[in-house]
Amino acid sequence: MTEARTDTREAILQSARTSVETHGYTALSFRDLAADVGVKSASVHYHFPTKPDLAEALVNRRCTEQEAFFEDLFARTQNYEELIRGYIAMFRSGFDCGNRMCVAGVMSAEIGGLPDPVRAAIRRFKDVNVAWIAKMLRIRHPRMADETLQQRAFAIYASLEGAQLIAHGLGGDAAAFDDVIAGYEASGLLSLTGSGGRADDAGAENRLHERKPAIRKRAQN
Amino acid sequence: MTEARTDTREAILQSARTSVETHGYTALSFRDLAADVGVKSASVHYHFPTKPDLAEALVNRRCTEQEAFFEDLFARTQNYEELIRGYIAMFRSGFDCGNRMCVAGVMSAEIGGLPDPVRAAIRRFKDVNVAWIAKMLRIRHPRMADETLQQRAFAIYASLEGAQLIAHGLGGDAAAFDDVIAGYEASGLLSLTGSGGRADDAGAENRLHERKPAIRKRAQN
DNA sequence: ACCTGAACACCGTTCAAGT
DNA sequence: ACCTGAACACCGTTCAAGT
Repeated sequence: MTEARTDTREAILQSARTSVETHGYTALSFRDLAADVGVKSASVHYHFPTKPDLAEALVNRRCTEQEAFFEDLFARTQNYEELIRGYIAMFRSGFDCGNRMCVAGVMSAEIGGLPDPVRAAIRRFKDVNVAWIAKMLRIRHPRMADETLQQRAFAIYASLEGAQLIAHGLGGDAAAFDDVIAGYEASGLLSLTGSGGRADDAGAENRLHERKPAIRKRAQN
Repeated sequence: MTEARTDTREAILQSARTSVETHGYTALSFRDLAADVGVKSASVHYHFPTKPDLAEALVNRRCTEQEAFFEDLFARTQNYEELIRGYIAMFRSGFDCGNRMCVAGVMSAEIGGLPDPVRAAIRRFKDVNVAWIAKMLRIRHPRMADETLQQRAFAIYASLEGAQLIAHGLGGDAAAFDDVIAGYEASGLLSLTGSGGRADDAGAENRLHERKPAIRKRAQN
């Protein structure tokens, strides 16, 4: 398909993504980016006229990837616990490769310096995630009111971004992330224990098909 | 007490705080900061030799303020619901004055470019918050195991930072923040509904002393 | 003790010029 | 279509010099 012609553009996007996930958007340098890709900084401006243009492309690309991730996940299983654990694992994966964070999360913190198109992309990323979380939750709560389900999905999205943000700020502390997730699970937020607060479902499928190993605790000291 | 002599240093800290809360740490400019305060940028370096030194001072000052906030809050009431709602209101308050965000949250996202002293300050801010949330939770759950209580407190802290981050990224969408909080509450995460998951307390004080008005819903469209 | 101007190597951005 | 060197006004930082 679209293979060779946009080599440089592709390399820029990949290098920029890693950099933003690791050091943030504002800290990203067009000159360093260009050096990493093997061109001059003016060439980066050829592909992305301004820095916000690059930011927008990064978030929009993440939206597409995220859709694909969800489709793959749902193709593998329709078991709620497996779905939600797979989703959580994606938020955790950045800690295994250099303490990276979701680009939409990073840019949310730096939103003050970003123009409308980037804000729209961040909103779209949120919408994509909430819609698919709701799709998961529907499996667990077949009769829950749609408004309640959407609200719960939004809450789960925000809580996972928060767990990632805090663990990222603690230097990529995956054990802290796991600890927060365990707290969410125990409270019922993730609808994993069958004790999910006001959830007005039938409570018919509280037994889990299989149990994953317990979430790892903090390193003993 | 310490009044007049450190005027400039005080003004720098205040201006920097607003700027970081609004635009992020990396976007903060020593020259703009100096202009706002009425000195030259070299003078800012006299008070804070490097930018990370300023960042560290900002977070450490927030820790002190946060301690004072909690002490005031506990001095006003020992009612759990009032305490937790007062705490949540603090996370929400930034949306009423220019979409500001917690400095520790902002810098968590930008942690990749920050040295150890700042990381330590961010960790301290987390510790302060979790300790005081645990103190609140102890009122609601008198017999909960301490480890479980700490985990729940950590989860609440991360979830509130997440709610703030996402609403910040949506352009200071206070209604979105309220929506997420309502989702947390309904799930039991905030221990406000008496249906808090595996919480192994006696369930003796589930009745609330008073009910606050319902959390506002999203603007109708 | 506190501030400053000038210099340094950086930054995003622009543009005329190359192939 | 894609890249470049040079220039512009910025940036954090340093330092000798002022009061």
